[in-house]
Order: sequence, then structure tokens, then C-alpha cells
Amino acid sequence: MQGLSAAKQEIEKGVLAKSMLTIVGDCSVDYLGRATSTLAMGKRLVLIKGDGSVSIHQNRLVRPTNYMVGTKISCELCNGGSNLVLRASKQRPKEDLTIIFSGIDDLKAYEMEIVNDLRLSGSERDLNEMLMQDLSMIEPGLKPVNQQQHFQKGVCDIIAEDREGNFVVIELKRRQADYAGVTQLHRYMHEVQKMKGRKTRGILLAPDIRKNAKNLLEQLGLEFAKLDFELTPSGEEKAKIKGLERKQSKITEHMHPQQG
Amino acid sequence: MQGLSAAKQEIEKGVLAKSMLTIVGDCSVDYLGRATSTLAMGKRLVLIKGDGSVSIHQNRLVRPTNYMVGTKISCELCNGGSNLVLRASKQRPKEDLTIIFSGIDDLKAYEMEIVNDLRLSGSERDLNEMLMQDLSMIEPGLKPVNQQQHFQKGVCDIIAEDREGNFVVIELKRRQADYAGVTQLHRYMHEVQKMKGRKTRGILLAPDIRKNAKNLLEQLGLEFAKLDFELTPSGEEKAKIKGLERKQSKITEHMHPQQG
DNA sequence: CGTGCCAGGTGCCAT
DNA sequence: ATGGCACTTGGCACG
Repeated sequence: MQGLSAAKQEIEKGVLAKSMLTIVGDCSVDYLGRATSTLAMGKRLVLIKGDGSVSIHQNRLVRPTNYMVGTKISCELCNGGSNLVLRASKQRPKEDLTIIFSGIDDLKAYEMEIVNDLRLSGSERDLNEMLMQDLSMIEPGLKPVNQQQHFQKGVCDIIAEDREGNFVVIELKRRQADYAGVTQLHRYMHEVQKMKGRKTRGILLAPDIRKNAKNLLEQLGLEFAKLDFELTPSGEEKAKIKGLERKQSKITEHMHPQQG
Repeated sequence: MQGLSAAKQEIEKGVLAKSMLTIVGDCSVDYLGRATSTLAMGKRLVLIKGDGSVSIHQNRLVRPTNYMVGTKISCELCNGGSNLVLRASKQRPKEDLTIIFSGIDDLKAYEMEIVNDLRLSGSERDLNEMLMQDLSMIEPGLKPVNQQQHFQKGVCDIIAEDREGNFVVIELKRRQADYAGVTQLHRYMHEVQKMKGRKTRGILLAPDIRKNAKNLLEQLGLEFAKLDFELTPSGEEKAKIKGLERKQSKITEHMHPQQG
């Protein structure tokens, strides 16, 4: 247990130095912003980071119960020094987080660089780049036209051209595809078809697809192809695409029936 | 700075007691699971919670750079005691997180209940319940039929009946509506229309809607209504609906044109 | 257990 | 700033 007055000074100093601050103590929390929330008095961990992020953690889940990013932080003693009030606020959207400490068990400031070191592989971006190296694994004769092309209505993962000169729009998902993926692909396929004025196919490329999403996909005249990839354990190389299997014979005639 | 051997014992004891553990020290991190990632040696905060959640925080952002939920945690000394290796693993999906400490600055175990106290208001669920009290604010004569009805293809927020005996499917969004909201509503409207075999309208109810999403909505013959609500500051009452404005004259004839 | 979807989503990137 | 979207999305509720 430590004095709230000393804590106030420590916090102010740490915030100024952009240190990482961990505060464990009894506190109540009020949030008013995009929603409102209250947390009754209880013991929690408050984490303040050098970029102004604040998060309040209970002893469960990875997500904080309350949080705010890019805040201005202030700190004051109340009730004759029996409470320490920590305020984090932000404009646009207007948000306010108020943490009232009745007691602090522990407070630490750690000097820590504000960096982002994480090297992650196996993301959709990785898979996209790998596929662009060799689209023939999706279908013989498929040639790349563009990737990550921005349309009015969204970003199209891959555009290609098949042996018959049709445009092929490919939407890639790193995990089981759902409704959203299907409707995305549908939008892009129509966009490309309209722009290019040529017959355009749409292929959803994913390790799997939800059953209902598959139904919708087929109703919309789109195709699904199963993508198998494996992650390289050490991360020094990007993910490897193991195989690719067509789950559906190519649909040569598209009817574009009603979504439903 | 503290001995790694003592740290190992502290961690094992804390994990067993389901305490909240904070460990600050120099570590490298490897993750292998749904993706792979590596984090070179550097100072970070490792947070272990009573429910088996593990997260590694850098001095920026609210989200941890690495994390895992519901893990089994083990701990061992390596390289003749110069490294402490913390392993968190999980089956289904198989995931492994390996944290190698070269030094620990600080390690604390806090006894903390595993509870969820948060009382949040202004969620979609709140708004939904409020609307059900009085659907006439959306449109005079609108009567409730059902809410949160589960279909094969999803959950329909509100089903109502208008003065003319049409079914009205309402999809509610607490923030600016996007493509996903429009396609959701479209799915439900068709589902209801098919089930009930009666003319069915679809209304997207949100504070705002993205311009492109609005275009799609209109092409699909759906309606949009602007929802204004305000949050009650103290949280003792749920959010209050301030007003509701029709941005579009009622479409009496639905053409259901092609999406895109 | 899978399916669907909300979330104060967060965070990233491109226009 | 806004838009569009991926995310090791997380977390929940319901079948």
C-alpha cells in the first residue's frame, strides 16, 4: 500500500516520460463516450502506455474491461486526499474515462521504448503475395492483372485473367469464409464486370467456407476454391501454400440470381 | 532485477492460485498457432490472468502484441539458469506461445477475484429493447411481432407489421451502418418474405449510413431511417432514444435489383 | 460444438 | 478526415 499523494506524483512523472505505468489498486471506473459504463469499486490493474493508451484489466480475458487510446491524462487528489482520481479524455469522438482510486497496492513506472517489433507471418497479405507468384495453382493459365486494387466499393484482393480471356476476381480469406466474404466478392465481381465490360468470374479462396455462405455463393454464381496453407514455424519465411482444391466445377454460365 | 529461479517459483505459485501476474523484463516471444510471429528480445510487460489468459504488451496501443486465451502455462529454466522460458499452450486450435526471459525487472502476483462487474449501457441490445417499447416512433402504426428471431441465416433484430399488413424487418445498428448491415438486412428480409409468403419491407435503423452502403440499400429496395439516441451519463438508466427521422420516403414497390 | 454477430471493436492502410 | 477491411479479431448467445 502506498500514499495516494506520492502516487499522484509518480503517475504525472511517468506520463510525462512516456513510461509504461502499471497501477494495481481498488478503484471504480466510469466511462462516457461511444457508450457509457460503470465499474463498482474493486481491485484491478490499470495500464498506461507511452502513447496515451489506458486500459483497465480485471483478472479474466485478454481484453480490458475499459480502455481508451490516444488520451490526455490528468490526475488529482479528492476528498481530502482519500481518493486519487485519474482522468483520461479525448476529443472526436468525445470520450472520458474516470478512474477513482480509494487505495493503491502497487504502482510502477517502466522505461520502455515505444516500438513495434512484431514480425507476423501467415496474414492474408502474405498469402496474397504468395499467390500472385503463381496463380496457376488456382487454375491453369490464370494470369495476374492486379492486386489490392481500390474501387469505389472496396479493395479487390486479386484480379486475374483466365485462359478464355475472362476476368477473374479473387477474394482471399485466411480462415473459414462467411457471408461477409461472399458479399464482398459479389460486389467486386460486379464492379469489375461493369468497369471492364467483359464477362467476369468470382472465386472465393479460403481454407473452408460456412455452409450457408456456400449456398449464397452458389446462388450468386460465384465459385469456391479450397486453399491449404501451412505456417512456417520459425517465421523466417512466409507461410507456404500446400495445395489448392476446387470444390466446385467451374460455372461457365452465371445467372446471378437473387441473394437470399 | 530478480533471480530467474525465484521468478519461476513465484510464477508457478501465482498461476496455481489464479492470481493476476505482471512480469516486466527482457524477453523474446514466439507464437505458433493460427499464424506465426516472432518478437526479438526487448523489454515488455507480460500479463497472466486467473482464467489462463496471457498477453504481452509493448508500450503502445491497447491491444497486446501477442496473446492467448484459456491456456495451460508451464515454466522452466534453461541455458543453465540464464533463461526463464514461459510456455502457454492450448489445443483446438493448437496454439503455442513461448516467452523467453533473459532477465526480469519486476514480477508481482496480485490476488484478484475473477469477476465481471462491468455495467455497460448504450449497446445495440439496449436500443433494441427500447425500440420494442414503442415502434410507432419508427413509423405510425408499426406493431411488434418478434425480436432477435433466429433464422437459418442469422438473427433478425426486429420483426414488425405495418398498417397495411406488410411485414417489416428492422436491422438496428448503434453506429454508422456499412455494407455488412445492408446485406444482413437483405438476407433477413428475403428470409421473412419466403417464410411468411407476404410482402415484406426492410428498414435499416442507424445513426448514419455510409454513402456507398446507402446506394446499395436503395438498389436493393430497402429503407433507411436515422436513429438519434443519447447516452445517460451515470449508467443507471439505459440509453434514451432522442428521435427518429426518415431519410427516404417509403418505397411501396420493391424491385430488388441486382446488388452492385 | 458450430453459426452468427456485436464490439465503446482495434489497428492499418489508402484515397 | 473518411472509407474499407483484416484481425492469431475477442467474446457471447443460441441452435
